[in-house]
Amino acid sequence: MSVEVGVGAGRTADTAATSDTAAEAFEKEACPLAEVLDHVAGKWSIGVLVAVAHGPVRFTELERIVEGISRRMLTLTLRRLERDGLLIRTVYPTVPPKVEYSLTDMARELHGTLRALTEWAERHRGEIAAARVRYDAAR
Amino acid sequence: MSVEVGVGAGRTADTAATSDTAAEAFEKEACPLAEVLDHVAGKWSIGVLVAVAHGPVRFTELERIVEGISRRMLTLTLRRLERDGLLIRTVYPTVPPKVEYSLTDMARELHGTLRALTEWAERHRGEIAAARVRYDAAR
DNA sequence: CAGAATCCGTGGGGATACTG
DNA sequence: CAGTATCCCCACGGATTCTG
Repeated sequence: MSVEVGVGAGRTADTAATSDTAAEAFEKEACPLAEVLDHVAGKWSIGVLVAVAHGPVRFTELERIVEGISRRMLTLTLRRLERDGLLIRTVYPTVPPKVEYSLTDMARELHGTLRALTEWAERHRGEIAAARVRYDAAR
Repeated sequence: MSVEVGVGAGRTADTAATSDTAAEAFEKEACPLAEVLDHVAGKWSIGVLVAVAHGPVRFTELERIVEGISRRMLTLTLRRLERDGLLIRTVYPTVPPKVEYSLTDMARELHGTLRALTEWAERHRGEIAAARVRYDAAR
């Protein structure tokens, strides 16, 4: 996804003119947000995160739970989340191999925070759908 | 972005076996979350949303505030947010034309919810960076 | 079982020129 | 000023095959 909100190469004083509050808010709020999304966005991250949230899950389980995901994308998503310190990968040196994924504390916290978004979505699901119909009807 | 978390075409009873709690949580939580992200994700949406949050902003202002955005993407992002009922577009029939964007109540609520994410990001920024360094160093 | 490697298409997004 | 319209590219992601 990327979400490079662009911290801006420091506007020179003479170009800064209108709506400074909006610009300041943008720089203060948008960037950290972009960071979160850069870790969490990407078509599958959320799905994997939520699926892993309830205790250790194995690779193949995830492949089944997160429906529609390809083997490749599951691997990539897991690697990325692990790299960002959101997932713990535990390998059991058995044969056949067994690998379990679980959330770090940091990720569990994030998972809680995301719940607020879920609730927002559920509260406004209808309103959004209605807005779309209205918008589409108007052309 | 898409985030099609895949509600799944209803697993047949015989295929459902392992880790049902994770699977159930996935279906209950991931999907609404995917919906939010489908409206809010997409490299520029958050930036625009935050920039618009502080009162009516004009098109050109946004083009300057949201640094790096192209004229094309700004338009597309605005249209999408408007369609989802998150933005209000007000046209003043003057010459030259003047168009102002502002958040709907629903979007303002969302903006508040996103603040929790911002805080999470700021709290764990260092931790994430450290995790990355550690991960990259380990190969 | 849990991946790594390879090939390939699709569309998201950048740059630019034009217009009411 | 506030957009459309057009061209083009490449990175994301799907399908498939191979392996420790």
